[in-house]
Amino acid sequence: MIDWDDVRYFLAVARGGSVRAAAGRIGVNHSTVLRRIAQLEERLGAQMFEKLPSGYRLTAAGEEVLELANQMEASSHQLETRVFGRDQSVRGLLRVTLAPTLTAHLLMPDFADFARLHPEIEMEIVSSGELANLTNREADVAIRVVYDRKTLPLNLHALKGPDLFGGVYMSRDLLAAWRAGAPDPIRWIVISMHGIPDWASEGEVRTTAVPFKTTDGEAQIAAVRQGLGITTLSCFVGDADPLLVRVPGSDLHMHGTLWLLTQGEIRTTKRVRLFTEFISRRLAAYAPLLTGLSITRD
Amino acid sequence: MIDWDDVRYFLAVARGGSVRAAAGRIGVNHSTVLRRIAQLEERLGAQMFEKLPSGYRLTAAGEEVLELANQMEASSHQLETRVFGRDQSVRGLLRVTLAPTLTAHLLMPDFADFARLHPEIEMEIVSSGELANLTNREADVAIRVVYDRKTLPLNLHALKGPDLFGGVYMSRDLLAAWRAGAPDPIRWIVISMHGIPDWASEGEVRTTAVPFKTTDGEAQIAAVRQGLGITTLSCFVGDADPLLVRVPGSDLHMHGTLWLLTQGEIRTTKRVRLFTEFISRRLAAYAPLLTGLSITRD
DNA sequence: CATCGGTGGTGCAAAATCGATCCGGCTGGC
DNA sequence: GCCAGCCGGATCGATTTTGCACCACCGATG
Repeated sequence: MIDWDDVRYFLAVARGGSVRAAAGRIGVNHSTVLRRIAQLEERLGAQMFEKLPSGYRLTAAGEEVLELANQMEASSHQLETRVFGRDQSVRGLLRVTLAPTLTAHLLMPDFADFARLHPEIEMEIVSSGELANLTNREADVAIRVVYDRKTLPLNLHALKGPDLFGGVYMSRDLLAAWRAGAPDPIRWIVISMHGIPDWASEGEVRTTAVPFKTTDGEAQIAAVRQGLGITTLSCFVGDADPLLVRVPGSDLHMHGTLWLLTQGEIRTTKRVRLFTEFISRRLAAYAPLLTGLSITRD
Repeated sequence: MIDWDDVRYFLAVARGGSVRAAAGRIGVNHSTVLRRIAQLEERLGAQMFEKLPSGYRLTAAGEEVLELANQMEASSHQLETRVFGRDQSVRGLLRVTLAPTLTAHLLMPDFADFARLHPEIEMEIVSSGELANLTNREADVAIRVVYDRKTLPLNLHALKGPDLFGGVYMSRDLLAAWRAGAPDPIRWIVISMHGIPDWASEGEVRTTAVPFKTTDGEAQIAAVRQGLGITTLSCFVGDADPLLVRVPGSDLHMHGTLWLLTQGEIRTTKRVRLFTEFISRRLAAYAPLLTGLSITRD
């Protein structure tokens, strides 16, 4: 009889492409993965991978096994989801995933309020760059900005929130200096992988052709606060920052709509219901800030 | 993350009804099962079993989990089946399941011939009382006696063999003694759990009302050879035994039809094809013996 | 009422597994 | 052309898991 847990290692290697990558995902030493794969292949009596110097690649047999291994994983996830969905106690873990910017510049105070309100709920904010997969139980609730509602995952329950607008911002000091006849050039501050959005205009100010690139949203904000130039920001970031003002003559642009996503069986959990009700009220209160109506255009 | 192999232990306990029964099935110490179930419950954060003095019984949560655990098992079995089905080498394991009587009194010489013909095939004859489940990969080939072809499992591939007839037998010596005016009473020899089949008649001989019961087919044959009385036997047993004769005036009765069963993906294996072709030829040659036509009625 | 076969549970020693580390080989970028 | 960063593989000591023996308990049975 094969060890079912070995199939989990098999999946990790098949996806990671190498033993070491798989070990990183699972969180074990790579030699463990090596041994478990060898054990699985021995018990099945067939090679699942070609052992190349560049990594492990699936053989034809491995490709066929992959399909069933995915089925096992799906059943395992459903199993966990079903057990978790029965959990009606208030104490326990609640994992929320959302974009880092939303966490840092808008919702962290609300998360703190919620945590104070329910001290027995253990909270985990999964706020990395990638989208966490609710079906895989990487998180219980997701707060997402969705541009086209047709792109919402069909298997998830979605609760609509306010629309999200963005604008073009610069530092208050830089605007004053520019009005006084700026000595320094004004540059576009962009995130490398994104570039300048097509909707953004410079408004009344003039920028040099030489952009200033950052890899990270926080670095971008820090740069614009330093008066390096102008950049596009969500209104809830730019309008809430006393050091920043909208670039005169620039327009707002709708980024998308906020959605609260939960998964079927997990949604029935008391913790999840408490959180979604709490945070959707807070989001509704933030609607003017999010849509850019909190301040009057100057 | 849960250990997927723990789900296998969960299934064994759910089916066995107790930790010790599950340990017996899996082939480990019962304390191991105890610890793995405790680990699973801890990681899931829910009780799967009520710990009664009489054993482990599923909780409501456990019932819900059982369904998904079965799915995982089904995927695991399909996975093994698919890998095994790719195996086109002649060397390796071949497991055959069939009724003990068929093994001992008819086919063992043929199995021996096959093993001599293919010395690199490791053979295993699974000839316990219960039907082995091909879908669970407990065996690769099954030889079954089927009374109604509608009862054949639909998911298996079935190859029809000869019909199987039975009759009423007694020892040659007893018949002679009875014809000479028997001093001893002639008894019905029956297997306890079966009783006297409704189709069987005593023929010309007279039996006492007191039956002789055995638990086991081999004991039944030994008893009739000892001249204890008359009994129903398959023709291939009774006709092939020089010590036995059919009871004068008794009739034959069709027991059913022999079928060679294999499972879809496993059927494509070279070993399985070699075996089914070999054994179906032998079965065809045995047709007169199996249908009771090998000897003329006296 | 004692016994016997079944249950779950618990220390402790042995065995199997795992993690850290080192090694050789490959590859791509400077 | 060299070096850094991957890769798989092997080794060895530490850690975890397992098996074994035992216990208490419960129910049926003689």
